[in-house]
Amino acid sequence: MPEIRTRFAPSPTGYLHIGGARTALFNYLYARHCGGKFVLRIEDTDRKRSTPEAIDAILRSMEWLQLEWDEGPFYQTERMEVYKEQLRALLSAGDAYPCVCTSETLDAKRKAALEAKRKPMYDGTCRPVERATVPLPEGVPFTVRFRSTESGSTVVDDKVKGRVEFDNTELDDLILARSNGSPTYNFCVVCDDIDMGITYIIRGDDHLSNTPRQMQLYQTLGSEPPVFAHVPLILGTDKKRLSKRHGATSVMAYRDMGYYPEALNNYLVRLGWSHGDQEIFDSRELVEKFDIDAVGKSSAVFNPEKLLWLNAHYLKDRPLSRLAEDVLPYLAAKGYPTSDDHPWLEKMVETLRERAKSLVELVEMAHYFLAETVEVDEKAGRKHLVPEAKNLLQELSVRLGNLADFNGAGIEQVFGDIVAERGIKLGKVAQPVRVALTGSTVSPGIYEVIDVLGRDLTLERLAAGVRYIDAHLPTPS
RNA sequence: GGUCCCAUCGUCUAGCGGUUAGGACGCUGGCCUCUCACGCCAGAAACACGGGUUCGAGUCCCGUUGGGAUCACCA
Repeated sequence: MPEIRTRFAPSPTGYLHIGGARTALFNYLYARHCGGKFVLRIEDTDRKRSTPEAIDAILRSMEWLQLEWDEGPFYQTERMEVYKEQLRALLSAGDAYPCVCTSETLDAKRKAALEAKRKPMYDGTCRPVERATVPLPEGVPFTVRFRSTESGSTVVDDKVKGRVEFDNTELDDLILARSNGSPTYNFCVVCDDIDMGITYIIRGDDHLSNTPRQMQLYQTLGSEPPVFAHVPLILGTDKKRLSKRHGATSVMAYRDMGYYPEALNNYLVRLGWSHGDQEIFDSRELVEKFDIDAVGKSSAVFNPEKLLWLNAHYLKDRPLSRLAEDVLPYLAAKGYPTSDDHPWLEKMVETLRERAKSLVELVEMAHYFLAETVEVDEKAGRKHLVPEAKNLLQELSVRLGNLADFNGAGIEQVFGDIVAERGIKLGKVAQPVRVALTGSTVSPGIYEVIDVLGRDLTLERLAAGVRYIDAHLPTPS
């Protein structure tokens, strides 16, 4: 059994999007699963649309997702000689021929065909009747076309779609080289996949219709075609192919929104693939369990909610010290001074992790731990920072001030005493304190909040709470 | 329009001729509780339609409908 070699071959015309990431993931996982190799190739033959920024973004996205490639990145623009060489061979064998039709006349014909509700196809104007070597035209621009088989059919034995048969009359003569001499996609991929020994091509099913032509190219280039696996596209809620108007689609955007690569991978792999009822897969398990056989045939709608849920799972699962590290860049992005008090950071992050579904959300929640002062939410203040609470806050302030060991247990003890002495419910004191300390009625457990805040800040904010009460006395009616 | 692909809860899916059609996200209710969240329990929610084949069809075949992809000197 020959080694399995897969590849991911994006064209650098933009950032790496969710769909591309899943294709890359599948290729990566399948190669690893089989103990094979995963190669990365950048398809940059379209110089007008390819940018170095896009290449950089794609590479960084792949790294962030931990989709490690074994070979490459190879750049098609650096392999022009290879294509030229093959092209010459094809031309001299009569398997390709020059075409002097201009893009204007081609466009016109295509438009006319579409209007007449016919399938637009190249009409073979320049195609020699017999397979023969044609001298290259001089003084006029020309493209080079592949002389495809005109009869019979081409069968794609697809690993996910099954047997798909194409009538060869449906296939027109595709352009291998543009009039400026540069080779086109369908030609380059085949040359490259042959050269790089790719045995297994996993790609979006929008490529399925290209496949028969590519198979013919393999044949005339004297190579055995690889195995094809065309995976269904990812759709937006409107069942249309996922695009920017459906929201964030770039991998980097998810990183910036505070998602974990593990979460994104886990989500993406389950879009079209399943392993019984299992939802959560760590990276080792993915390699072990992923298989093309279990990839479904129908397209899947992208569901951000489920991705968020997975992210929350990985957030909760993260070792605390790692989580504290993870949060640092997001803290910086928010403009908070990056504290080097790691134990404190861990403590803070621990109180928030169960409540946040992303790192960004966590950092947003942390505002009352990080900001100098706290702004009391009006509604919360009106409800809880009332005259009856004033004495409670003051009493608590005194006792916390006198507390010998300022820690969770000690704090809890103080609250317990007050509640017992006054015969009131914990909520009666916890809520006003919560509002005074965080500005809102929603926060982690009040003992934890106090512990994280520390004695000084706590007392300061309790005093501010008292002032708030004084300043907002109900107007006597 | 031609060609090709697809069709189980709103969404992701399990199912591979005999199941009370299972799980997950989301949603609803409850429990827990200092608020929120987590967690736990419960609930509503699906085989697109019509023909066959078969003792028996979500599962196999055909058709209809609906969705999608593709038909570039883009990849």
